[in-house]
Amino acid sequence: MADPHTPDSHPLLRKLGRYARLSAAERQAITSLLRREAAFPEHTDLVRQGQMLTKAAIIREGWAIRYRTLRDGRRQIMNFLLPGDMFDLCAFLLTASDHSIAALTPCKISFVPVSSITDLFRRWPRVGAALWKSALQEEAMLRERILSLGRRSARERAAHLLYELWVRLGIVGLRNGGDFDLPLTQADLADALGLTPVHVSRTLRYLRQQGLIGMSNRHVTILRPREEGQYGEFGRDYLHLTPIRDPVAPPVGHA
Amino acid sequence: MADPHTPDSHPLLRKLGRYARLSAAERQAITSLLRREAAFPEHTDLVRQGQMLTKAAIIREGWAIRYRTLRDGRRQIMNFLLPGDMFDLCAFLLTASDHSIAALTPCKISFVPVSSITDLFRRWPRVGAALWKSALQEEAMLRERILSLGRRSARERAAHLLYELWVRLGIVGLRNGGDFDLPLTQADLADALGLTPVHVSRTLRYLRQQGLIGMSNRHVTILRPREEGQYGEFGRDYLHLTPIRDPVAPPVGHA
DNA sequence: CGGAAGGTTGAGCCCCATCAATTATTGTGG
DNA sequence: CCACAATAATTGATGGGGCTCAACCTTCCG
Repeated sequence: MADPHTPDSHPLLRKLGRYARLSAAERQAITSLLRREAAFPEHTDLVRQGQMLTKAAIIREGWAIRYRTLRDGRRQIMNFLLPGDMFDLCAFLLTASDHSIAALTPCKISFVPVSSITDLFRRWPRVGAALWKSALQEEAMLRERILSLGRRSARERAAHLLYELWVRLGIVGLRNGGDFDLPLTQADLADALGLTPVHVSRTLRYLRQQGLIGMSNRHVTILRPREEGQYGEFGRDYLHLTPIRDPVAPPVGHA
Repeated sequence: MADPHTPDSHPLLRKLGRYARLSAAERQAITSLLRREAAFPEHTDLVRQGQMLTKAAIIREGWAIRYRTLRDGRRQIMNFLLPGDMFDLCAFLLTASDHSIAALTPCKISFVPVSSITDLFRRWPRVGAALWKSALQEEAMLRERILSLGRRSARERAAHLLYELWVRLGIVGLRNGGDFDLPLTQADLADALGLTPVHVSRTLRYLRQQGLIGMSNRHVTILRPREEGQYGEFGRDYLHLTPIRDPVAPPVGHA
């Protein structure tokens, strides 16, 4: 279980702290969302396409994916969900999910009733702004993936994705210099990159030979962290890592 | 200029009307956003990547695109913006745009200051919910495009896109039975589908030969509108066309 | 009517898919 | 700790979907 009394223990606090310097009260408000935590084994479906959404969720530990499949089994991973990421934030609209979410590794996840979210937005507008900013970031990541799949080569795509994961893991303190753990099979990577597992293997070999990455045993090293551009023209703008500039607050309503 | 006094004249009203039966007062509140309208010639950049966002925008007439380019000129269109669509709704976060927006055809667009948006959310929560739902829809369209680019063949992708545009145009009353106008060159389509213009030509020929679409002179006919699945396994769930179920309202805050 | 832009068609090639076999790696029970 | 099976990763050979280059045709518009 999470320990909500240890400040900064939760990756969500790290992430939101990047967007706004949070007061103790604001941090406490966020922490109060993190009470009910549940553990899921790997390869569990957390949300199925078509299911009605009733709660938002926050990941403390483990990797999950958003994905969709076609009838013949082709699968596409839209996004990786890392510790500190939320999903189903828009459960307040009472819609059905248009995609599925699955735990790739064992996960620890807090579920938050919709009312707690809307309360948070109303009472803590600066926190709300930070949450909207992270939603904005996620949408931008979807657009970046569209650019990758449509216009980048397999090698560019792979390099770009690994670099992006390295940056995102850094935000929540889950990397070590250029190194991070990547708990994915090459089949998973293939489904994210729009490739076959065989070609992923060859592509990673190429990146290793180029001296861009080191990779073995589900452990990755970004060998030239200063040379963003070498990784498929990576540019970090789309991750929106800069602080919120202003006391303007975001939309949160209630019934 | 728009005539804000003619109810239902604006495609935004049609679109939001699908999500919630709007009262006269609510319709009036929406209409009040539509005052300041400007016209732009085709191929105008409306927003450039990196630019600070200061206003939200609503399209009444014309087609626009969200796109990004790589340094060597490769371009990817992330999304088409049709009459009734909004963009830069999250200008309230005072962020820089991570992509560009351009008018493909001559466009008529209303610009809305951030404060009007946050006011609207506070005073008209049902309208706010409808706006969030349409934002949700746009995010779902991005995910669907990721699935297309990653896992659908060129033929499936093209069929799926044309069918999607047909559905979306229907929502705002811009189609006529199975027919609609498509003011795009095949180079534009190529940049949306992640293909080359040459291959788009061949792909469309194939779809014509299969009897799925008719196409000439920038005019498209969906020949088997009842057979959604034939169009790249199109499934309309992701467009979230169902009404909002509940008086629960969405997030909108203010300073 | 002439030029420009867009669309079509053909030939050849390349990136990535497919199929298949081999080699790690991981996990499990004796 | 080893034997063994299952899963994952790698490599090779071959094929195909989509790209490239180039020519030709069609449409549009001044």
